[in-house]
This record gives sequence, C-alpha cells and structure tokens, in this order.
Amino acid sequence: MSDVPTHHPLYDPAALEAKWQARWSERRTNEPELDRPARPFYNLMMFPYPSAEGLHVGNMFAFTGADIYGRFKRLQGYDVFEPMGFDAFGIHSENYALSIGTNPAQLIPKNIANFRRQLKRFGGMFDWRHELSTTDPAYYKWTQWLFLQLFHAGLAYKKRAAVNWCPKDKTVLANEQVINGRCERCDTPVEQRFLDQWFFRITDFAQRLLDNLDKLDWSSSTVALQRNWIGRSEGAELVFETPGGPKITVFTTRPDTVFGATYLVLAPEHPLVTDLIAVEQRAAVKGYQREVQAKDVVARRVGDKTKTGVFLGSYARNPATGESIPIWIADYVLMEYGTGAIMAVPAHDKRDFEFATQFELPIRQVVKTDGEPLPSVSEEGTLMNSGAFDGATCREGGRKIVAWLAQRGTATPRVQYRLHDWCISRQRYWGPPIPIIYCERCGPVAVPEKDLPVELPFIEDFRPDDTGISPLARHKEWYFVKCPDCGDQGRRETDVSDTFLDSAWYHLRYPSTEFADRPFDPARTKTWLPVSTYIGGNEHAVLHLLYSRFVSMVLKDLGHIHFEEPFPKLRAHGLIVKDGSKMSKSRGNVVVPDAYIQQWGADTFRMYLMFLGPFQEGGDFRETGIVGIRRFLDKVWTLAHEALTPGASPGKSESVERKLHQTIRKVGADTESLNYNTAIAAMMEYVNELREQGARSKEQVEPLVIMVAPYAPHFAEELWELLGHKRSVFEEQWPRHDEGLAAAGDVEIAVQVNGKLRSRLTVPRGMPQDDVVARVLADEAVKKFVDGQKVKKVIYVQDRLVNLVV
RNA sequence: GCGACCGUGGCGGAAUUGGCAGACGCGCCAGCCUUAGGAGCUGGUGGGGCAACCCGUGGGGGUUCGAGUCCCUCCGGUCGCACCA
Repeated sequence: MSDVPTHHPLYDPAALEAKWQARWSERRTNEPELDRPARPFYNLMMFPYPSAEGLHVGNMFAFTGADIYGRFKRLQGYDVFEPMGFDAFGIHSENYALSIGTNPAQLIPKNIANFRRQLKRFGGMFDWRHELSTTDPAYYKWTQWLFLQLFHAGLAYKKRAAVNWCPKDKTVLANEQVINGRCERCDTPVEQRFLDQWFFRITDFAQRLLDNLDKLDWSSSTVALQRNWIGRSEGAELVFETPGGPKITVFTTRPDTVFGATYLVLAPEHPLVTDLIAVEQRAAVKGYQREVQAKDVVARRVGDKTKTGVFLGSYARNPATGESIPIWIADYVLMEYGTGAIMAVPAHDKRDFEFATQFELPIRQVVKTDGEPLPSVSEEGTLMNSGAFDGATCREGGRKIVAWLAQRGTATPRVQYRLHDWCISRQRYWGPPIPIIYCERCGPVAVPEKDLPVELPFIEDFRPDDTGISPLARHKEWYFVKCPDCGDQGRRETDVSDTFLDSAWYHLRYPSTEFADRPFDPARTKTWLPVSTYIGGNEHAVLHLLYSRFVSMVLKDLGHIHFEEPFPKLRAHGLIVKDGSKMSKSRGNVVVPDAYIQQWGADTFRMYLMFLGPFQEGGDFRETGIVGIRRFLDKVWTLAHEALTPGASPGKSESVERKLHQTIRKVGADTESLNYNTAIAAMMEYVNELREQGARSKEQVEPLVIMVAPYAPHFAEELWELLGHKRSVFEEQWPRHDEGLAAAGDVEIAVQVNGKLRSRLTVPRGMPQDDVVARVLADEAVKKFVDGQKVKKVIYVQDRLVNLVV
C-alpha cells in the first residue's frame, strides 16, 4: 500500500468486510420473504461435500459465479432465495473418518462448521435460515420417505446382480462411479461380484429423460453428455432357431446386414448356454466360462481387446438365408446390453471381423463398399448378396428385411438404451439406512412412515469387511426388530442408500427446512420450484442431474409435485485447474482460498476469480494479476470519495455520459449471460474514461457502484453508505441505460479499398451512404489507392465500414 | 473407435457472430515523483521496415467486396463415453 498521504481513508477490506457481514446478518438482508414473494427467484448452486480440507478455490469459483448471478437478479427486483447446504453422507467422508480413526458423525459437524465459516467469509448471499445437511435425521427421514415412495410405486426392487465391487472401499459402485474399470474414489480396479442389491427402475424413464432434454435450457455440453449416457439406439430383435433347441434372440442395430450373419455369439453367462452345449464341447465351454468369471471387470472391459471365445458345438438357422451357422460364446458380448446375444456380421463390424479372422469363421460381404477394405461399417451403401433385397439402400433394405422377417415372427423392431437401472444400495455405514424390514412370513416390508426416520445408530466399529454385508448388521439391538405387519421377529435392511439419492431432492427441501412433518411444503414448493437457475459443474452431468430428473418425474407422477423437470435452466461452469491439471489432493496442487482472502479481501479475490477467464470455461489459477483487480477497486474507491468533495465533480461530459450508458448496457448483458470477465473489463473501461475526463460526479459514480455490487458486495455496500444512502445497495435497482445516449455522437468508420484498410473517417452516426462515400472519395489516403480507377462496387455497412472495390 | 469442444502477442484473454484483430488485465520498457520503489502518476508495448508500406489468429486449400469467425483437409490439444452389437 502507498504511504503517500491521501485526503480520504484507504480501502481496508478486512475491517469493511467484517462490518458488512455482521450487518447483513443483523438486518436479515439475505433472507427473502418465502411465503408471499412478489417475484420469486430460486438461485441454486450445487451444494458441497464438506471435506476436512475445507472449501477450495474450485468451490469458491463456482459459488462466486452463482452468487454474482443471484445478486444481479436481486438488483433487477427479484426476491432471490439463495440457499446453501452440505452433502455430507457418503464414502468419501467415511473413508476419511476411517483413516483418522474417528466416527464420521463426530467429524462432519466440524467440517461443516469450517465450511460455514468460509462461505460466510467469502460473502455469499446465502439465506442461512434454510441451511441443510443430508446427514441430519430431519433431512434423511425424507430421503427414506422418498425411497418408500418408489418402493410402493413398484419402482424399487431387489435382485441378485453382477455388480461392481471395489475391493479397497469394500462396497458396490454404480456404473457411473466406475471410471475405466476403476473405482472413481480410490482408483482401485473394480471386481465383479454377485450380490442382492436395491435398484430403481430409471430405465423405465429413459425415453422421457431423453425427450425432455429438447425442452431444457441447459449448457449444450451437459445435454450432450446426458444424451450419450442414455444411449438410445434403434434396431431390431431377430430370432434364430436351433434344431430341437431353444430360440436365440439377438439385438442388432443393423438388421440390413442379416444376410451376412455367419455365426452367433452369446455372452459367456447367457442362461441358454447350458442348453446349447454339444457334449464334446462341454469341457472347453465350462473352462472358458470359469476363465471369464475369474477375470475382473478391468481385464474384461479395458484390458487388451484380443478376442477370446469358444465354439458351443451347436448351430442355429439364419432366419434370412436359412443357413445353419455356428454358435459361440465370447466375452466381447456383454450380458447387460441388449439380449446378451448377437448375430455376428464380420464383414461389417470391426469386432466381429477380428473374431472371425482369429477363429477362421466365414466372412460374407453384404454391403457394397467402393473398394474400401473390410470391415466396412458404413450405413451409406447398397445391399448385395441379400436375395430379393439386393440393390436397396442400407436404411431402406433394413426396414424391408425387418418387415419381411416380422411376418414370419422372427423379427421385432426394438429400441435399446445403454442406461442401466440405478443401483442404490451400499454395504457401508455412513448413509441413510434403507427403510425396509425383512420378515420370514411377510418378506420385505416397508418401515411405516410414522416410524421414520430409521436412525443411523452411532457405532464404534463401522469398518466395512469383505462379506459384502453392511457393518450395521453387527449392531444387534438395531438389527433385530418386529415386523411392522405381523409382529414376528424381523431384521432390518442393513444397506444404506447411495449419496446420490440424498442430493436428488435437496432442492425440494431448501424452501421447507422448517417443516418437520413434511418433506416439502406444497405452497412453498408451488411458489419456489422448479429452480430458476441452477449453476454447477459438469462433473455431475450424468450422475446427480440424471437422478434428480428421474426423481422429479416419479414425484410428479405420484402427484407430489407440479413439474417433472426440476432444473429448466442450467449452466455449467468451467473447471479451475492449476498448472494445467485438475486440482487434487494426490497431485498436491489444491489451492485453498483462505490465505488469499486474508491478504486481499473477499471482494478482490471474488472478482479476480471471475476475471481469470470465461466463467463457463474455467481457467488456470495463477496469482499474478490479482493486483490488477485491487488497483481497479482502489480507483473506484478514490472516485467515490472524490465524488463527495464539493466542487471536485466537473460536471457532465458527453463522452462520459455515452460511455456510462454503453457500460450499463454491456455489464447488464454480460452479467446475465455469465460473461463476467468481459463485464469486469467494461467496468474498467468506464473507470478509465472517468479518470481521463476528470469526471467524478455522484451521478457518474453511483451507477458504477451498483454495477460492481454483485461482484464486490461488501465494497459496494461501504461506498453506497459513504455516498449518503441508508439502505443496502441491494435494495436498489440495476441502472437503466438509454439506447439513444449510448448511441449518440460521432462514429469512426473503417475505410477499405479492395478489402484492405486504408483510412479511418469520423462521421455523425447514421450518416447516409452517399454522403459518407463522397467524403471517402475526397480522402487523400483513399485517392492514392483508387488512383483514377473505376470504382466497381461500394460496400457500405452503416456506422461501421466502407469498402471500395476497384 | 464414438461424441463434444478448443488452437489469437511474453501471459490470461477480447472481438456486437462475416465488417478496423489484439478490448481489459498481468508482465515488460521509458519518463515523472521519490533517500528508495515490490507505491502512485504519464506514455509506450503483435512482428518486420528509416519510411511509404508489408506480414500476421496452428498448417494448407476454398467461398466472399471482406474470414479469427463459414466450408474442406491436415496437424496439435482437452473432456466425456468406450468390445453397447
């Protein structure tokens, strides 16, 4: 800081920010009227997992961007509800608690307290009356209620399934939590296990989830990720008969190539395999099946993709050609997708081609390729070797073949999705117990709603083991209960639910946190939902956002809510990286904001993060450059103080006025579209203009203070008070720009000859073409290039450019 | 392999969507003020050239009066999915 004497107090962020945070809290500045808001606006951001390390720069970047938007809406006259909470259940907390030998129930409150402190310090416009934590029994009571809604609706079911098992975390993982065959949390290779698991029937909603994407105002990147994840493909089921044996149904997206199907492949665990093994192949097949089962998921899915397989010794009839073709099993065919069986068309599928080559199976080309080598997978082409269908295009031929086979009962059009049902059970401790009681006589029985919540007991030994049974089973007083239906001895479900169930409905809870007797109040929900704007990271594009949409659809169908899309408008922010790579504890490059906030103040740091690059793209964190924002705020500070000095405000200047209205227009538009970096640049330009023109009247500075308020809220409050206002700056209205004033004055237009810039010309705005051209032709610099040649064509763009073609 | 995105000064990034490339900021250079400068202020800052001018948005080609922006192609990078039939 300068020690040169100044005539006004220096900007001291620390004291000033503490003052305004205290005042917001006393005056309830951030607590909107929830029951009768004039213009409700629900500004939601993705709630954090309260890690022991505290809020990091990535969180703060996301929250600052969302907070600026909320504050901007507030200045536009909305009643903005901006709640904050904690997603505190889950394996992450539990593993950390295990590593330091504490119970997560003791650890989490400390982490939350630390997060709350940091969130208050950075100056978010949070309504702390409505804070929530998913680990609070008053919250998870309703998570369990939600489970029961699905259970009663027949959308929750239990089945023994091959699941992803993480041997380190000792739990089941959802497909979404397996990254390249590894556990997304600890990076351990995932194994296959067969366990009884609870599933939600999200696949019943696949088409609806897909169709609604068109109606949502979402970042296109997020839509693309969801569409890809749902993975719709159209095709047909074809039936292959076996002599004296079972019929084999395959799914294919290319029924047009059925004449080229020269063998069938079943997944090794396909239930029909037993019926199809020829005696002489029994040993080989059993051996192969054992071999595949011993492989973990990594080896099967991501390992080297050399094809393996074994012939069953039996044959099926190709429904199109009538030929007898061999049946194989191979692990490149997955039981979870389609029917677990395929027709192999080696000429037109890369995988089938590799397999056929390796095992010397016949390859028959059925699509013309223009000399392109096989396998040719293109759908652009015409059929050959396909009987009556020769010469038809792939698309048309495919339709005709399906129709033809359908008449004989061997084909059905079929849509297939990659989306799987959502496995929601976890054999762990730190989650909401699934509210089911098993009874010898009645089977699985829902815990009656009056008995909710099923509280998670505090137990000393919550370490998971290899049995695949939750630690809760070791807690006898909790485990054994009476059956709610018949009163016999029963036992509780010991699995807890997936964290993503907690977060699939938290937006419904926020406006209703004070109601103990209902998950979400109907009136509040009607007033505040769906969410006005949701801002969060694309890391949740397929998990959280898909599950939340699914849960909303279910609740809508059951009559609990009035909408089926919870987040009509969603914006994905970018990622803050450090030195080009993602911040992570293992890399040791996590940046914690506390020290920066202490050194520079929250306002400077907030604005600095937003100035780093486009909010929706993120950027590389580096500390050089923070000083630029501080200099800007110092200049605004000085201007505001000078505006108070009598006689030091040298009135209006026309160029300043124009710049002011242009700035209001640009900052408003850029803030609305989350282009915060350019909004800040525009405010800097205005400050530069004020300083150059020696202009600093109240009328010139006050709109600037309001515009800077969403970005630097404490700073703006202080200056607003200084300028003589009693109310919070957030009670004010965003300034209006006057289009006429913004556009007034002269413009400088570019003058080109043959597309090259040769001169510039200042003319009154809106000057007619003929007058402009006359002046252009009189310009010496232009004359030189025209040089007596005939002007063939004149291009004129109003107020921008003239181009003479000679 | 499939899908999405990106490539602009020393650096982060702008460019009203086909119309003056490099706004704004960092850094750097020079000057002023200072005992001093890691403070402040003023000016400069894409490359080449004394200049007139020329060249410049990853490379090459195209469309256009005009291309960072549109099309084709190649190179490089990021993210997501991935033996999904």
